[in-house]
Formats: sequence, structure tokens, C-alpha cells
Amino acid sequence: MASRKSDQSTLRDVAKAANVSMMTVSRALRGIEGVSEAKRISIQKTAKRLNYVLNSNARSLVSTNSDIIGISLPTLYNDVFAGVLDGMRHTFEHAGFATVLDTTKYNQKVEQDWVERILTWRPAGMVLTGTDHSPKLRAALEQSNVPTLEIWDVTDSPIDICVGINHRQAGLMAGNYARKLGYRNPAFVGEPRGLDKRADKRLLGFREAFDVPVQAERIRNENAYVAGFTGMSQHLNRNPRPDIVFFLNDHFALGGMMACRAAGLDCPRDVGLFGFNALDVTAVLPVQLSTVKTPRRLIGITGARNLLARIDGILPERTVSLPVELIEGETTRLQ
Amino acid sequence: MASRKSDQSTLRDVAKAANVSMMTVSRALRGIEGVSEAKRISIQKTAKRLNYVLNSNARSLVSTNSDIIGISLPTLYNDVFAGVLDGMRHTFEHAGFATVLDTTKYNQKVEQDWVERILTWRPAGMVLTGTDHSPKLRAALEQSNVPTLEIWDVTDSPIDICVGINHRQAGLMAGNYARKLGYRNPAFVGEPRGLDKRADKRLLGFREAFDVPVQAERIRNENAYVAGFTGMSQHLNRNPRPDIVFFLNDHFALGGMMACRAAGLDCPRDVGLFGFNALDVTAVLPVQLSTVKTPRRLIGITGARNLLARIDGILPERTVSLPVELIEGETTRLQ
DNA sequence: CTTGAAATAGGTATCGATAACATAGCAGAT
DNA sequence: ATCTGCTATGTTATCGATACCTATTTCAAG
Repeated sequence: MASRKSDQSTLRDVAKAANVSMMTVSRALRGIEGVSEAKRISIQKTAKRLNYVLNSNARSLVSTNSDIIGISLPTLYNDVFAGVLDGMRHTFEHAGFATVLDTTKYNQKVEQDWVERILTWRPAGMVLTGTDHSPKLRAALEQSNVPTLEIWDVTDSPIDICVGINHRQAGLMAGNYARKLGYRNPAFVGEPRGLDKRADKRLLGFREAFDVPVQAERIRNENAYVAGFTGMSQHLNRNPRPDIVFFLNDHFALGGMMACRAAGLDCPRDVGLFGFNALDVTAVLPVQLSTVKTPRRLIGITGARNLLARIDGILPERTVSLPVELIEGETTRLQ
Repeated sequence: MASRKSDQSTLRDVAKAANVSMMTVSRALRGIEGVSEAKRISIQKTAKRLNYVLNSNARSLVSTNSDIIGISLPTLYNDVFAGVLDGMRHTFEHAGFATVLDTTKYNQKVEQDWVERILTWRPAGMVLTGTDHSPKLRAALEQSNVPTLEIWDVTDSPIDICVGINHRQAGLMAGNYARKLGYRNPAFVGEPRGLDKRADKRLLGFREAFDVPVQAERIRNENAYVAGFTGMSQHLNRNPRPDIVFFLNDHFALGGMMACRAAGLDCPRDVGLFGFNALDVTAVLPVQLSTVKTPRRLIGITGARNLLARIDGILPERTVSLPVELIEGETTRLQ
């Protein structure tokens, strides 16, 4: 530990070794003009020889901002967010920004604490998932003046800007489709209300499509497949049995599909299933799952671009709502 | 932008407003002793009133280290790493450290660039996945003196410390089990060699168990389920058909299972399947998958603890190899 | 051979917080 | 009454890099 300080060389060390001023070294290494090419090369060599490593803390301190972008997601146990993240990071890294990630487990307090912490690093930007946040968080963020992007969901009054999909509408789309196919006894399987606000909105939309109530089974289980299985099993025990079940997402739907199988029911003959997201696994299922394909990477890329613009002082559209695609699979065909 | 500077208050502002010195404010806010309780409370109020937000850059600069820990994972499209990450973060956050995440997509150059970048932040610690890294990365890390943890795989010569499982042995365990069951025509489905070094090691171990060659299908596909499906289909076209197939992981195995189904083959009657990791989805499959359960969260927690100890100057065991558990499912029962 | 703009280089103050050291005040011991 | 030893607080130097300003040097144009 004691040794660390001594063998970490600084700009000053490089400057001395190269026989120039610190400013010249700084300029040379940053690739800023005002240094002759010969000198720049020689300085770069010296820096490498001394194993010079920039101290970003010092840089950020004096330039009063960093190239860090904080990203907060609810979970990583879901390819959806991996997809969104991929799209964003690709764009951010390309533009020279580093990303700092957090997962909130759908807990507002966790999210708030994390944001407050990141703000001490004076980040260049901030990304949050969804549009429901604690008031304190909103206040802290507005106060800080850090450009903020909300993704996945959309709202008319974002903290700053947002890019996502309209979940209510997506649910409505699924519901309308199901109703038109002739389904009359709809049901839903998801998590307890309030946990995943977006899923709640989808259910809301789904309900709008029907003039009969939509029975909802709400299961709490770390394992989404098991939750789907359990919820579906409950529905199957009911009388009358639902004829179409809308799931929180494809994980749940896959669990539900397996529950049907386990109960000896055929899908879609005995019951229709409808998922959400069009995840990878659906590509190999024996029966193609009806679902809603969400533009995850695109949300990430678009969001990142808009945030970058915002950081550069250009104010992009505050709210961008991207389209989703209905996948008419084989799990929703009334015979 | 210009406004930002003015409305961001500093320690000095708080000190002036509270009529004490900056040091007293610093101590009060950090909860360090040497400040009377009355004064501490009044200072905290003043700080809150002025919306004071600590500048971590300044703190880190003067204390020559940060409370950042960098974590590099290959991908997030795999619950395995989400699990490891969960365990680590839980432990790190608890100890007051913030984590910065990267995904390398199994690319050493990406990993190296990222590490070099993080090092400019003078992180308190570093976590890498696997034990194969570019020589430059190793050099940079050793030079930097930053405590480094390698997870998921183990080696006798870690950069600093490591916590993981022995993949060769896990593969051997699976192979031995299969051979004892009487399987004689083993095969493997995975990615192109070299992409996932741990998977390569597992195959190595699996092969050791047999005195006959193990045919390997290596598929490159973003979608692991599809890759498994494709690879399995290839094997099924071969003559003689393999009687047991070991997959890169459960995602692949699930794809393989579906390929069997699609080909009208029964599992395990016609062919045995063996996965890896015991992921969530296996809990709902109609036929329980034989697989190897890996202690993901435990790796994360143990690794994090050891790294924290290492940061505190205590040198824990350099190499910790955790046990895996063989799951004897229904996909490997010779009739 | 000037002249002056452009290119190149250096000097110094500064970002915001903390470590390290210094001091004031006060209780209890001698 | 003086000293010792706390606790509570203040002072100063410093971390490493960059912004901003100043000082050279270079070289084409007159």
C-alpha cells in the first residue's frame, strides 16, 4: 500500500523526464493542438516508459464534470434489460463515456440511494428505468442539473427526456387482438401489483379491450418461470377456466405453457397464451408463442443518442414513444 | 450549464453558512468524531438546506483512492453472471463500495481497454471474469497495485486472488456420471473454441471421462437456445447418432431438448442430454434436465468478501475453488 | 529585413475536499 | 495553583490535472 504512491507517476514526473512543462504533457497526451508532432511522440513515449496513468479524479475536479453516465435498471435476470443496456452502452462507449450500472430490484429507495451516490461523482448524464421514481430522487436530479434519460416507459412529464414504449397501448393491442379472435374469458398472470409498474400498465390496457373482468393471478417468486407456472395452474383450477391468459412476460408465459402441458391441456385448443417481449427462448419452443415484440436495442440506442445530444446542449424531443410489434403465434388460435 | 456551477454548493459554502471551519463541516458530514452533537446536527441541517452534494472527485483526489470497484463480466444475457453479480454487489454495497460494470462479450481487447480506463479512476478493487486475460491487462493491473479478484474460474497463478469453480473437474464429473450410466457415444454442443474458455475446459474434462472421441458441434449464434437447437439437430443427422450430448450450458441444452422433440425423438429413451448451471428455466421443464448446479451467488459473495479483505490489507487464500453439484435429472436414464 | 499573425510552449491559480498538525478550552489530578 | 490529558475546533498544505493567460518562436507577406 505504501509503495503505491511512489510508483504511480504523475504529469509532473512525465514533464520532468521529458523536459517540458506539465501543460505541454497534458496537451500532448490529450491530443490537443498546440504541440509539435515530434514533441508529442516523444512525450507519449516517455509517458509509456514511466507507466503514466491519468488520474481522472483530478481531471474531473478541475473540469467540473466527468465522462461517467449512470444507468439504473430494475434487474439483470431478464434479457429485456440486457438488450436495452447493450444498445445504450454501445452508443455511450463510442462517444467516449463510461457507464456505471445499478440494479434496483424494483425498489424506489434503492434507486434513490444509488442516484444520490452517483451524483457525488458529478456524472455527465443519468439513465433511469421507468417513469415512477421517489419524489426525493426527482428533486435531487432536477437540482443537480444532470441530463437525465428515462427509458422503457414513456410519460408526458419526464424528469428530463424519455424514450420507451407505451405499455398501456401494448396491452391494449394484445387485448384487442385476443378479443377479435373470439376469446371471452381473459385472465392475467403477473407479480403483485405495484412491483413492476410497466406490467401494471399493460394489464390496464389489456383490460380495456374487454367488457368482462380480467382475472389476475399475482405470484411472487424469484424464479419468473415458476411464477408463471404457478399462476397458470391456479387459473386452470378455476371454473370456468379462462380461455386466454396474458402473462407479465415471456418467462412467465413459458412457465404457463409448461403448466398447461403438465395439466394435460393442449394449447391453443384448450387455452390461449399470450406473452410479452419476444425473448430469445421463444425461438425454439414447439408451439410459437403469441407475444409482443419490444424494440429493446432500439430503445437503448435511441435513448443514448438523445441523452448525448442533451449533454451537448441540444434539447431533443422530450418524449419518444417507439412502436411495438404484435407477434401472432400459435398459442392464440381458437378452433 | 453556466448555471450549474453557481447553484452547486461546496463545503466552503456550508462552512460559511454554519459559521464554522470547513474541517468541522467535513467531519460532521462524514460522521467522524471530534464534533459536538449539537453542532453536527446544525451543520447537517445547513448542508441539507444548501443542497450540498459531496464532490467525490475531490475526496478521491486527496485521499488517493476511491470507493469504486470495477467488475468485468462477459455478458449479461446469461443468468449465471447476473447471479454472480448479485452476490458480489450485495456484499460490496454493504461495505460502502460502488460498483462499475462492464461486459466484454468474451473479447480480451474490450476487457483490456475497459480496465485501463477504470484504472484512471483509481478504483479500490477490480473484478475480472475468468483467468485468461491479455498480457497487457495483467501488466497494467500488477503495475497499478489494485487488488484484483478473478471469478468463475480458478487457477494456481491468479493475478492476485481468485474464487470460482474447477470447470475441467465439473466436466469430468458430468462425463464420469454419463459413462457410468452406460453411455458410449458422447457428443458436445457449444460455441467455437476459444470464445468461452471455461466451456472449453468443461469439454476437456468431459472428454477425459471417455475412451472414445467426443464429437463436438460448435455453433455461433447470438441466441443460445437456437445455437443449442441447431447443434443438436446436426448431431441427430449423424450416423451413428450420439447417445448422450453435453451442452455448453442449460440454454443450449434447452434448445437441444426442443430439437429432439422436433425430430420426434424421446429423451431420454433415444438420446440423453446434459446441461450446465441449473438455471431457473429448468425448474419448469416437463423432463427434468440433468445438469451441474453451480454456486453462482456463493462465488459472488465469497469473492467479494475476499476482495474486501484484500483491500483491507489482509491477504486471503489466493485461490478458492468451490464445489459444484451434479443434478441427476431425467434426461440421462438409459433404459 | 521588418512585421505580425499563427503555432508552440510555459507559469500560475484553481477545482473541492481531507490529512496532518496546531490550538483553545476545560475537567480532574497533583 | 499548576499540570496533564482530553475534546472540540481551526489552519495549512496538498492531491493531480487543466483553464486561462502570457511569452516565445516561426515564417509568410510586404
